[in-house]
Amino acid sequence: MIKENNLTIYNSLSRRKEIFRPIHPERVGMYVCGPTVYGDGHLGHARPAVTFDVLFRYLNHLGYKVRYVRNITDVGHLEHDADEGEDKIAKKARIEQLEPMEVVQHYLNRYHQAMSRLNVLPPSIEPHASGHIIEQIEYIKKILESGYAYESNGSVYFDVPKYNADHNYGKLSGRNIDELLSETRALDGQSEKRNPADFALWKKAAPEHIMHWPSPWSEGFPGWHLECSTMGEKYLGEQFDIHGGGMDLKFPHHECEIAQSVAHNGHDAVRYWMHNNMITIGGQKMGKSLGNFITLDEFFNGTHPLLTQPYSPMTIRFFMLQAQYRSTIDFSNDALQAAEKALKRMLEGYRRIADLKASETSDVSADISALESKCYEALDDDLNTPIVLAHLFEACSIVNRVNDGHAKATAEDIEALRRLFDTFLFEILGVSDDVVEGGDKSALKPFEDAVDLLLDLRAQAKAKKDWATSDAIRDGLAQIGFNVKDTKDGFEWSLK
RNA sequence: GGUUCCUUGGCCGAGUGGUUAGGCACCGGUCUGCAAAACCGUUUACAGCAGUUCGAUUCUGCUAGGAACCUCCA
Repeated sequence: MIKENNLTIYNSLSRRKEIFRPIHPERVGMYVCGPTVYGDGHLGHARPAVTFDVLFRYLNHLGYKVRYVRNITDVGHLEHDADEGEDKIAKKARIEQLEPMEVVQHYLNRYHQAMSRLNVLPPSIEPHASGHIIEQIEYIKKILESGYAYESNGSVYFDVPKYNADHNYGKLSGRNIDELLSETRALDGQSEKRNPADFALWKKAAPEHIMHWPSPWSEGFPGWHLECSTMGEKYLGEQFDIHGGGMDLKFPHHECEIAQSVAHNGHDAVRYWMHNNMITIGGQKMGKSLGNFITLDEFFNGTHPLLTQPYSPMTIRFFMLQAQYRSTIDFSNDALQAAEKALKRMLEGYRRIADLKASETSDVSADISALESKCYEALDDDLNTPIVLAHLFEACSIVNRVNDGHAKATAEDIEALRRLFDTFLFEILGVSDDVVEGGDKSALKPFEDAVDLLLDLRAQAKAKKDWATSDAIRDGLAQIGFNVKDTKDGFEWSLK
């Protein structure tokens, strides 16, 4: 059963919010451009992962059966220029004296690890471009048959001017291709391309290339844009619901995908195009080419010079959820520290639900049920996660008021509060309460007991009003790296 | 240069033609031997100019500043 919903999605193609209705009433097909695995994932990679993870989770929550495909680009993605550069994977492999697939596996493993720490669910299918060479060759053949591609010196190019005469090349990115086609006439006669705007479907491999496959045209490799069209169609069909990715992929990547699909099938493949905005640093896009990126591991460890401290994966996730996915987020330590504290406050509020005492009467039940529908409204409004969080903070405030005896809540209210957090914070927004990560904790038990023992001694000293001893223990522990706080019933401690 | 978009209080970040976003920080208070933590409460706003309007932060135009894409990028 699909939950009744009014989910609207901002469609980059129409440039407006549209009500979401999938092609098949109970199923959703969704494709998101994944990473090119030739380096460690950075903050920019986390944005689409988290954004579409929330969408994936919400669609599942609504009862849709979702097939979520996120590809791995491990071939065909060139440096500098789409047609003349060097394959990114192959270049990295040569530098590091590794097999290309060894490079891919290495960074893929690290990517998966980072995603898992961010509590990003694995997609339903994670296809590799290199595993779909045959499909891509077949795809090219059909485009050649349709007349929108040509072979040149062992390579195959997409004929953009011809395609544009029949269809609209540029409708997604909103650029006028006519100008581009006439203005940028090729100056050098060397090019294999008939027009500079044409893009490669298949590239003949230069002798030094180490990644290449046989094809009817040459020993070579597929163009970058092709894998998404091919694998999207293979796993989701000629037409599917959602295609996501970073805004920087709109042109040329997604524009080329549209052209390929239309040339291949005669119609568009994608119903809703979604694009997450960029993460900036000092107002500028964080990216590989600018060299101003901070990797996810650096965030988790606090090892980058720009970071004043490490940030937990959940802090990073929360930081992103505090902004709507179509706006840029500017990185700063201040913003991350604020997010860290906000997350802590939220989780404290949730934990406190367990301490609430139920009353016979209630003066919050109306507020709580209103919050639930408001959270749905916010999600339905193109995934407005900051609003969802604002409502959940209101829920925290209710919890605290009840806890302080300023308001009364029934057992049902308390259950409803718990459900609110369980559903929206944990299930849909994918925040995790599990702050302690990995490792075997049993070895730490004796040390934990030792700290407890010291604090028991301190409690005894306090009972005797022996403040000198009490403070000596607390200050000593503080110096070693523990936070000690006194509570109503005793004490709590944590590592700084 | 072309295309698209942005400019909200000390910081981050929603939103709306007239009614409290939310978080962080600050300040005041409660609690505490002190401190920390926690909780409660309060303050600060819509880049500038002009127009439409009974009324604009919200619509229109101009100016200034900034960004993304136009080459690989999430």
